[in-house]
Amino acid sequence: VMILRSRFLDARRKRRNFSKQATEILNEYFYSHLSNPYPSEEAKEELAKKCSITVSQVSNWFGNKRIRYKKNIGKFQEEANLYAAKTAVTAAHAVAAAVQNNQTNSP
Amino acid sequence: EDKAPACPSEPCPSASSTQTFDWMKVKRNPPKTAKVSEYGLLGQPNTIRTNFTTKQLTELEKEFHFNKYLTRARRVEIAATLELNETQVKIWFQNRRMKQKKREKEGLAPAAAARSAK
DNA sequence: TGCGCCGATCAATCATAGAA
DNA sequence: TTTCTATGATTGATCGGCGC
Repeated sequence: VMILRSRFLDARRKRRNFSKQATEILNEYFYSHLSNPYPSEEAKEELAKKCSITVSQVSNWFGNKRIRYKKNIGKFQEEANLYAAKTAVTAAHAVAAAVQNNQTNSP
Repeated sequence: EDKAPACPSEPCPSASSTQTFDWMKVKRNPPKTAKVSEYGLLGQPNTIRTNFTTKQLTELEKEFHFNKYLTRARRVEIAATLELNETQVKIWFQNRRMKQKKREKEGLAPAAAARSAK
């Protein structure tokens, strides 16, 4: 099955991991909003700026994070506890900042 | 916005410190790209992602550069030529347009950022 | 009531970076 | 160096909402 998987040497070849600080910021947001880790467009732009990455990369990160998290919650338990404690203090800030981003939540 | 206590549908059976929220339970229905035949009875239809061939992608790409939007007639024609469902062709164009928009956005942002950063 | 589109997201997979 | 795992990106397809 040689298959033409070659796929034009996708751009994803030369992948770069995000900086430790960036990952730290993204994880803090993710775990401090674990009940609904879906940042608004505005929040994504803010995160992108803070992390020095693009909005698309922020979207990709949350997309991957959500899927992988729910795929194996246990594997992220330790990480979850770590950030839960770390962000507990800043939780108030996050909520306050999120207030301006009224999302749509209907069962 | 997300700290409402009454939102979670369930308390979570055995979580050491975090609970299971609704977004963690979300499940997408399998693709309807199924072709009932081929498998007669069971044998899972096409519950998997279709892998377009290079030829199909090349043709779709060529058509896209000609027209960003498809007419019903053109869609039928292309679907037949490439042996794809009309829906698959429709979806491909839809995704392709979004990809295009994304590229334009990503393509201008750096320029603006570089300009302001200078 | 139905269809196509948009924007966001899912989910599976690709290919690489990094740990072991 | 080789093997296995973590992770960013890609993409066919789904979901909810909107307009016609």
